[in-house]
Amino acid sequence: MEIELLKLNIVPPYNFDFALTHYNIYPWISEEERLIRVLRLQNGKKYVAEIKSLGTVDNPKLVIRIEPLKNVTPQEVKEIKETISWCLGLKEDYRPFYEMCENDRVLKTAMEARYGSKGKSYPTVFEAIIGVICAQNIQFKRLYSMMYNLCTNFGELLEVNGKNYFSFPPPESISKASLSSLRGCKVGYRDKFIKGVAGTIVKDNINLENLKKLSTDEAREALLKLPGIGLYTVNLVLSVGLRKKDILHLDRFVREAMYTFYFDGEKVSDDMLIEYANQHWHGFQSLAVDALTTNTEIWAKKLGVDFKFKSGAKGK
DNA sequence: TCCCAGGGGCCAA
DNA sequence: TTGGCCCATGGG
Repeated sequence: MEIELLKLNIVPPYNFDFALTHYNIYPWISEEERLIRVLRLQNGKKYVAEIKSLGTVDNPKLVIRIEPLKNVTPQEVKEIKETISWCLGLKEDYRPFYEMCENDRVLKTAMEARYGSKGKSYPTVFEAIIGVICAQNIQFKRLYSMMYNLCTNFGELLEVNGKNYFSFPPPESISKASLSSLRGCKVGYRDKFIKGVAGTIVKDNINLENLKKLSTDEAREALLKLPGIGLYTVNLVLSVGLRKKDILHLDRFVREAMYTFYFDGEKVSDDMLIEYANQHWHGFQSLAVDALTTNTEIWAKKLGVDFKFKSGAKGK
């Protein structure tokens, strides 16, 4: 079955090629010009969705193919469409952000090579939380292997056309897993955070998706109660899990980028970084930070800067 | 071998 | 409130 998403449902510009080549953290897979992943619907059914582009950046058109084909209901089709749209940010209007970049030489340079790209979000808040916890205190490329290991060990297997695909494991599976088996996924000391979050959700019967309806501050307050979620994690979850834009997460990479490009290399306080972002990128802080931390070492050269950190946007 | 990485929790002062 | 330490694991 093919589901079409036309310009009507995609706010241009939309750069699908960027999505194909950046931040493909498992269960996202990029293969032969197609973006693939398992989606687990609210009714528990699982589908493999394959997305390909038949359009252009300015006149986008995407086609989603789903498997298996048996007994697909219209309601399921609707949910798949909405989930993909959410993950790829298809309805997000980035034009005001691009306008803002016109006045910022650094952001302008950073966005030039990725015109029309929109940040990829996790389909569920739970997956976002685990993803960001895995990203703590490592170099980003390790995140890709941690997430792959979690899916292949605890996700649900779906076989389509002789190929194996794994879903992202639901909280129930992770909460039942032993700490040692989680550690077998090479997540290190994060094992107890991962199990702790999953366990809390199951025990207290929390529906994390409801957080999407809350304000940034309300959602932040709720997320901070979960184990292993501190300031960095909560802000990054708000931005990649809930698509909040008025959010700044500070980590070593963001700090280094801001020192380098906006403070002449001087290590200033976090308060100054936050103030700078609020003043200059108001309402688009998370998009600015995404631009600053993606392929940084590449576009920095155009500004005559040899940036020492390597962006993990392209994975392994 | 040693050091540190896109943090968080904990425990002294 | 703040600072220092530890926590796994992989790569330079």
